[in-house]
Amino acid sequence: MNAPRRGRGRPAVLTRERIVAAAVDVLDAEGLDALTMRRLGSRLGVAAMSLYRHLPNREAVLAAVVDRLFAEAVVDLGTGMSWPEALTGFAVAYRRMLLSHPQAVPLLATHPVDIDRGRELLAGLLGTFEAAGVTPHDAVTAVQSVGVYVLGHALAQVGGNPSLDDAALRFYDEWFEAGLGAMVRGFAVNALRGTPPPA
Amino acid sequence: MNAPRRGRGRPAVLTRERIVAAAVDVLDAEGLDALTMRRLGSRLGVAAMSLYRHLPNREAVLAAVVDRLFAEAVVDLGTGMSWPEALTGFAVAYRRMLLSHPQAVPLLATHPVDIDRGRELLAGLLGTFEAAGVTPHDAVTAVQSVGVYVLGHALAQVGGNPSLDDAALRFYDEWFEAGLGAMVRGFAVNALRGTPPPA
DNA sequence: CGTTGTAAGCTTACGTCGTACACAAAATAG
DNA sequence: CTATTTTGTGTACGACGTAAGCTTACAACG
Repeated sequence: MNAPRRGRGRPAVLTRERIVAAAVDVLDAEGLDALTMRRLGSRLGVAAMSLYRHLPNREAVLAAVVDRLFAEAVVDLGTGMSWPEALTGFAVAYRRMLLSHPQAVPLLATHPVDIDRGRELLAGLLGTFEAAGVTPHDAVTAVQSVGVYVLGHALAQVGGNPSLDDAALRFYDEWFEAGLGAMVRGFAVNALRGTPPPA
Repeated sequence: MNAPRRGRGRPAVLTRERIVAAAVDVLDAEGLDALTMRRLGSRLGVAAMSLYRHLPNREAVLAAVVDRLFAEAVVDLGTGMSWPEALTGFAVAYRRMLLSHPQAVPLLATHPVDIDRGRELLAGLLGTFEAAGVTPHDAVTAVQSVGVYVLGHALAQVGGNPSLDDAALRFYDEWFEAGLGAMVRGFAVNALRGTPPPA
């Protein structure tokens, strides 16, 4: 399963995977500002400069973290559902990931997932629309709109106070479902109408 | 109109207002990373440390910029409209501000507007809902949902490529209106139904 | 006028950041 | 054993935010 042994040189103690995993740990535990090259190195028992053998710079570390977290969000989205169900399921799974990595939310907001990678990860969801006869263009519009809503909502929830009491949590959950429901309903209405181009 | 002369000491060349205005200029021209205390000072013909006489730290500068930009977005929202019209108008005005300060979008995303200040600036819009018999709770839900969608959408548009061709701009505009329309329509459906609590 | 008090701006300095560059260490191939 | 190759390290530089103390430029008072 692991094969970092490629032949000649000094054996690698670091791997891209190990670095990214450690980066997620540091991010969750200490926040985005604490995710420095030195801190990440020390977490791995290694000097900061060693990381540059595996990733070109800090931006690349952040991009890799974004990719890993988004992939974590969209595994097992389930199949055999109508597109409104699948779309809602995606929103819920995405939100669950964001709330379980609250310190990552500002990062996800500022470093969008690579667009092709995003389409790849969401192929199943988009297929649900296609099976229902929705055009790819409209499907992408709906999925992106919902994604953008979920991220924006998590930003608002997490950006304010880091920790919230139960009442506040209920409030945000209610609000989330209200906005999500409104949007999905709105798209469904449009689809039933035969999707006239937006005026 | 201006009264920086308060009596005793050395006359002030700096004002909080002047600093914030310069900060917006630097942000628009060179981006968030370039908005450093030294750069801001040099823009004003002043040493970096001089800024600390007027604002406690860099975070306060950023917060002041956020406040100023959001206030810029919501002046003149118009009156005498139904709440769906007013809500759509708010979304359009907010989006216009974001797209005319693209470098500020990540800042707005990470530094939410102060909640009380936000309610104050949006009092007129919320009144439109009240006049139509919508509960304050539902009004806040709808306004925040739309705000979150607009910001998230601008993040997606601006975060990808900094400059876009006409086709891409049309694509984003279409997408924006589709998602916004869906959401407003969804809330309207709910309101007509008498606003049952979200399941 | 000179002196004094006070607010505003300046200089210097410290610790931290990302990272360029040259080097040391640890393995395999011959 | 030696040469080769890959990985990790040490040092150093410039830029950042900002703490502390100093200087400057005014108004008020004598």
